Parts: sequence; C-alpha cells; structure tokens
Amino acid sequence: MPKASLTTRVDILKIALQLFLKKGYKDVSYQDLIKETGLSKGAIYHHFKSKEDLLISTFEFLLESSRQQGLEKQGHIIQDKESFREVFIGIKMEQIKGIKKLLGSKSIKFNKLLFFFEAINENERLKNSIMELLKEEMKFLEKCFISLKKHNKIPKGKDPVVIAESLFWMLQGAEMLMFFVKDNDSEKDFIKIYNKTIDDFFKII
Amino acid sequence: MPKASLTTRVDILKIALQLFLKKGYKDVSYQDLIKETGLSKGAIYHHFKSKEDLLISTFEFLLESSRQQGLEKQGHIIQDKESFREVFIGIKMEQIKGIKKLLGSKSIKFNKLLFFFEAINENERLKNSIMELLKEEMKFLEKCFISLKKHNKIPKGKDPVVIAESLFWMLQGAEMLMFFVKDNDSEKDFIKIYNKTIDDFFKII
Amino acid sequence: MPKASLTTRVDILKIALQLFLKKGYKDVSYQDLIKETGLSKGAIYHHFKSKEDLLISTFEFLLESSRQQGLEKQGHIIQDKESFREVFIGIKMEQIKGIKKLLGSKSIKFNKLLFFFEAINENERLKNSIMELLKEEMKFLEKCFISLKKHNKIPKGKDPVVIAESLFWMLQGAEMLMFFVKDNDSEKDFIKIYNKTIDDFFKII
Amino acid sequence: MPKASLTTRVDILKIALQLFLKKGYKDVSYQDLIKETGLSKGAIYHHFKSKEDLLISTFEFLLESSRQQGLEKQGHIIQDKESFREVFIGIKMEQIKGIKKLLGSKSIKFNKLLFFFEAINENERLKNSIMELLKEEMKFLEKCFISLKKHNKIPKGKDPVVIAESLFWMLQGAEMLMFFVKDNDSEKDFIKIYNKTIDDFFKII
DNA sequence: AATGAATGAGCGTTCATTCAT
DNA sequence: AATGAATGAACGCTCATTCAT
Repeated sequence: MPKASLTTRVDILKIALQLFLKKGYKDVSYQDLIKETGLSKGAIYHHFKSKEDLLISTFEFLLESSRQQGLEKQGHIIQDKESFREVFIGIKMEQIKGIKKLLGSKSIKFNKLLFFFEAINENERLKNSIMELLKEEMKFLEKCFISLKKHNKIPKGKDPVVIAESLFWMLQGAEMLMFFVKDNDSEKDFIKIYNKTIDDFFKII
Repeated sequence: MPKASLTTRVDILKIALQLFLKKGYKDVSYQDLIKETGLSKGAIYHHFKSKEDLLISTFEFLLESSRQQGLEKQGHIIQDKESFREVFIGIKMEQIKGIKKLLGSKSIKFNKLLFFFEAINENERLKNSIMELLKEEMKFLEKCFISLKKHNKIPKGKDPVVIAESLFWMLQGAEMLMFFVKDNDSEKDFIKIYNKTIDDFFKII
Repeated sequence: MPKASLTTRVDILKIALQLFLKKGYKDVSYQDLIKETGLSKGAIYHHFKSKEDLLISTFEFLLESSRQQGLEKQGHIIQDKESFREVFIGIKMEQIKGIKKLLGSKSIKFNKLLFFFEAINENERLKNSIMELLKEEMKFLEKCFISLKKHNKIPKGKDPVVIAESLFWMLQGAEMLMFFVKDNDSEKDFIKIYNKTIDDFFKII
Repeated sequence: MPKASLTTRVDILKIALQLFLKKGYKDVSYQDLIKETGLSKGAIYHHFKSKEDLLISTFEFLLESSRQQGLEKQGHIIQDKESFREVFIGIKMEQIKGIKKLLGSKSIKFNKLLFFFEAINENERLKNSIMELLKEEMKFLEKCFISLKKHNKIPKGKDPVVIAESLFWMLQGAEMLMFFVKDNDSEKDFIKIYNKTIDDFFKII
C-alpha cells in the first residue's frame, strides 16, 4: 500500500515538525516520536534512515509548504505604504496559515524555532535553503520599495534597495528577538510586530 | 587554599565559556570540561553544584565582564554621525575585548552563542539579565539620537526615540543573523556589520 | 519475537531475584545485572523502565510463585500437633521449593532478604503485598488452632485466635532473626527453626 | 583542647546515630554528616578514619548508652505477671530514654534501624555485640520466669526456660515487624506492643 | 583540630541506531 | 510496511576517600 506508506511518512513529518518546534531538535528523542506517532521505532527508521534525515526531510517539508504560499505568486501592485503593508502582512499570514495547516493545530509555539535551527545550521544544504528563503524575502522587499519609489512614496535621493535592506534587518531583529524572548507566541504576536515595525519604519525614512 | 580555589573556579569558568560559545550548552559535556580544564569531574562539581549552576555562573561571569566596559561609562558627546559611530563601535570593541581577555584567546567563535542562549532562555533570571542588557543598549541609542536631534543631525519632525528603536532592531537583526549564519566569526566581521548598518541607516533616515 | 522477549524478561527477573537476595537491592548495580544476565544495559532497560520497576516486578514475580504453593490450597485436616506440624512445614517447604525452582539453584541465601525488603518497604504497593501475605499466614494459623480447639488439642478456656497470633509472632521473630544473623542459610535451617518453634510452643501452651 | 575535641567527637556520633536511624547506613553520606554537624569533611575524617569506623563507633556508643540502663542493674523481685510487666516495660523505657537523651530529640524514628543493622551485620564484632545483647535479654527473661515459677505463677510442669525463650521470640517478632512496617514510630508504639505481647502471652501459657 | 580542593570509580538513565522477524 | 529486542556509548551526578595546608 504505497498510499498508506505516504500517509505514514507525512504523519511522521507533521509530528516531527510539531516536536521540533516545541522542544528543539536535540530534545526530541525517538521515544517522543514513538509516543506521538503511535508507531514503532522500526517504522520511523523505515521511513527516515536517521534522525538527521528526519530533520532534513521535516525542514524541506516545512519549506515546501511555506513556498507554496510564497512571495513569487504575488501580482499585487505596491503603490503606497498601505498596499505594501497589506501585501506583506498577507504573505506572512499565508505562511503562518500554511504551517498551521501542516501541523493541524490552531496555535503554534515558535519558541524553539531557533533551536530547531541549531541543527539546521550544521547542515550545509538546509542552511543554504534558509539563506535562499531570506534572499527571496530581501528581493521581494526590494521590488516593493522600487515600486514605491516609482510612485514617489519614498523620499527623493534615497536608494530603495538600501531602504529595503534596512527594513529587512529590522524585521529580522524584531522577529528573532521574539522567538528568543516569548514563551507562548501565536501568529497574532507576529502580525503585531510586523505592523509596528512597518509603521515605525515609514516614520523614520 | 582560598586563592588557589578562586583561580580554579575562574579557570573552569573561562573554559566553560569557551566551550559553551563553541559548542552550545547542550553539547558541552563534563567529559569536555575535564579534558579542557585538566581537572577531575569531582573537582568541577566541587566548584559548581550542577551543570546548570555552571551555566548560570558562566553567564554571570560573562555579563560582569561585559558590563565593566559598559555603556554608562561613556561621557562622549554625540554630535554627528561620525562621533556616534566612533562611540558605538568603541563600546562594542571594548565589549569584545573584554570577552577576549576573559577567554584569553585572540579569535572568538560567536556562532554558537545563540545555542548557549537556548539554555539561558529557560532560566528566568538569566533571561531577565539579557533583557536588561538589551534595554540598556536601547536606552543608550535613545540618548545618542536625542543628542543628535539637539545638534540638528536628524531630520526635523522625526522622533529620535523611534529612530533609535529602529536602529536597535536593525542591529539586532544583522547581528543575530550573523551568529546564525557564520561559521567562524571574528570581531572584525562584527565591526564591519556595525559600520555597514550605521551607514545604511543614516542613508535612509 | 514475543516468545523470546518473555524468556528474556523472566531471565532478567530470575537473575535480579538472585542478586537482590544475595546482595540487597541497593547493592545490586546494573553492572551486576549485565554481568549475570549477559545482556546489555539497554536490553534490561528495554524490559524494565527503571531499577525500581525491576524491583517491583521481581517482587511480584516472587510473590506469584510463592502464592501458587499457597496456604489456601490446603485441604488437610488439622487434628493434632503432629498434623499441624506436618501441614505447616509442608507449606513452608513448598514455598521454599517454589523459590528454588524460580532461581534454579539448590541453596538460597536468605540473609539479605531483609535488605531486599528495605527497598520494598519504601514502596507502598509492595508493602501492602507483604502485609497481605502475613495476614494470610496469620489467618491460616487461626484456622489451624480453631480446628485444634475442636479436637480438644488446646487447653480449655484458651482463645485459639490469641494462640495462633502468639505463634505467628514467635515464628516471625525466629525467622527474622535468622535472616539477620545467619550468613549462609539453607532451607534446612528454616525447617529446623520451624520445628523447634512448634515444639516449644506446644510445650508452653 | 582535648576537651573540645571530645565534644566534637560525641557531636559527630550523635548526629551520625540520628542519621543512621533515620536513613539507614548506606543512605547517609558525608554530605549529610557535614550538613548536620556543621563541620567539614576533613574534621569528620580526623575523628573517624572511615565511614565504617564511624558506624562501628556510633553503634558502640549506642550500645554503651543502652547498657548503662541495662538489665543487670535490676534488683526487683518478679513475683507475678504485673511485677514482671512493670520491670520489663521499665527497662525498655529506660533504654528508649537513654537513646532519646543521646539524640537530644523527643521523638525517635526507629524505622530504619534494621537497615542500620544491615551494615552492622557485615561486621563480625558488631554482630557479636548484638548477639550478646540479645542473649542478655534472653537470660533476663529466663531469670524472670524462673522467679515466677518459684512463686507458682506459671503452670506446673512447664519449663520456665522454654517459656522465656518463647516470649523472647514473640517479642522479637512483634518488634522487628514494627520496625519494618511502621513509618513513624515513637516509644509509645513500642510500649503498646510490649504490653499487648505480654498480655497475650500470659493468656496462652 | 580543622579546612576544603581534588580524585576517580561508580551510579541509574537516555540515546540513536541495528537488525532479525 | 512495521515491530520491538538488543546494543553500547554517553550523559549528569554522587560517593568515600586523600591530602596539602
């Protein structure tokens, strides 16, 4: 039954993702996986040849899902701060929705995402995937600010690329610190942070 | 032997700090500590009652050293971008120098700092210490931009506090991503990042 | 391999019982268990989730085996001292035989039994099991002396229940002191003690 | 200051006795001793060359104190059950008082006494001390029942020595089971047990 | 008489992984 | 496709003991 097998594989991936997000890669043991999936050790090893393989697969599973609601699909026209905000928040919400759908749970704890990354960080391929994702986001922001420039919504003489890059780092800072600091984050917190950052940013440029 | 005892204690702290920064808290075992310190397991336990105690002590040791070259000591006048840059970079360099002196090594690998933080994150007291440190940095930036405002170095109508906060997040983003991405960072990379961020920031405001 | 699994489990239980009786719970280490069973640490943990779990299981295994040759099966008529002695010693011998069969060894050292009990004493459930076992023995003795009363084998005016209880405590005292004092007890010693106690007891009532 | 030293020695002995009675020999660590005595590891080693030495010394200290209120001092005339009871309970109470005085505490937990004995059991000298103590008690009971015989207080034709021995074992059984079963025994429980045993015993002989 | 730094063997437990079925 | 028995290295930690001061 290849179909059943695929289902099992995806079941494991979903549980693994939940656990990695909740506890961090290192702190998820096969015992946890067995308990949550209801499968045996052997079954998990049948689908993923090692814990690292499971990590990589889980991460790619997450990326794939995120990308489906990705940036490149956007055909919206960015003509002012509000349309930028709308589109940006929209994308982020879709990404969060994607993860939610993946996990099948209403509220997600992103708290341990960083420490899920710890393991990813040691894997060149996954690291590159993240870098690409970040670059994509950077490129998207650049496009937005170039468009805003065309609509004269950013001050003359200021480079839209530098502006985009600055916002990118601000968003990264706020986002990461949130992972680090918060205990029980939901998507609402993220949307709040994004809105606040965008508002502040448009005040200073 | 109180003197010898203190020496041993500090020796352990230095080694532990090195190891925690290099491998992350979870990945540092007593075996590592034994190997690096040349002491026995019992000796380490004699000085620190548990691994968590060692973590807390190590972190407080780090904080203390960082704070000694802290922000509040600065009496410099911030009157333009260049004096701001000079003071800010100066402080950061002193902090890095402090850590270097602590570790007794020329080059530091910061890329596991985040995963040293993982453990810290689960300790309320240490978490609060970090938050305070961040708040101090934020306050310092606010003072700088209020001063720059007085010297008419930031555009009229723009709130220096919002500006300071924005730069703070940009710096956090750039810094943290650097921890995350780089494998072998030295202080030079940090200084570069700080300079680039400051330059870009002044271009966009 | 459910069959092999059960075999292994019982093997571990037998070895554990031997060791606990020989050295006392506290002094039996996983190293001992590994050495005697020829299994790995992991294998033992696979079958028993902790040392305490192993203790409980071992004790229940022992109880079960003892109970199978238990008191309640006896249909003998107690009509005089000699038939009482015969039945009582018979039961005790069967119990000892049961343990011997369990352990697969000819001579048993009971002198650490008390210190096997030390651990049991701290576990409410096991403690209750022992208490029940003792109560059963008490009840059995009561039945015997009620029967002897009917056959006019105990002096008139004396309460058979009090008599039974007294003998019970005498037996406990003699038995326990034997555990405590002897280094190398075999069942012969026990039978001797039982006989002597019964003889003396019938002399004084 | 030899005097101060002796004080320290006795302080350690008292604390050790308390701890051994409370936790059992094996479960008392130098850490416990340090905490309770307020002395350093070195100080305890200065007075007792090993843990076993401390055990032996502690036990001898206990024996000495018990013996001072011992059986041989009794000049009372045992002429009936009540005078026997009075004298026996009196001796036991004095022994308990002796231990109390030794420990300086009002209520004693005898719960772990057996497991204090575990260690003693492995020391031939201490074992012999206990045996002697028990023999003394046996001899005392023999004297009592010989005296009762003289006063025609035990049935004709019954051997006072066998009677004494029987009561001895009954008392041992009841006492030991009490150590084993009870969680929080005080001297009251012991006195109750002794009274009940004596009463029952005189009912059956 | 007393301190406490240091040792290293040993403890119970968890872990990712292998493999016969 | 799936089970779970078995492995053995590694983990954090406690222990009684030694010894320079």
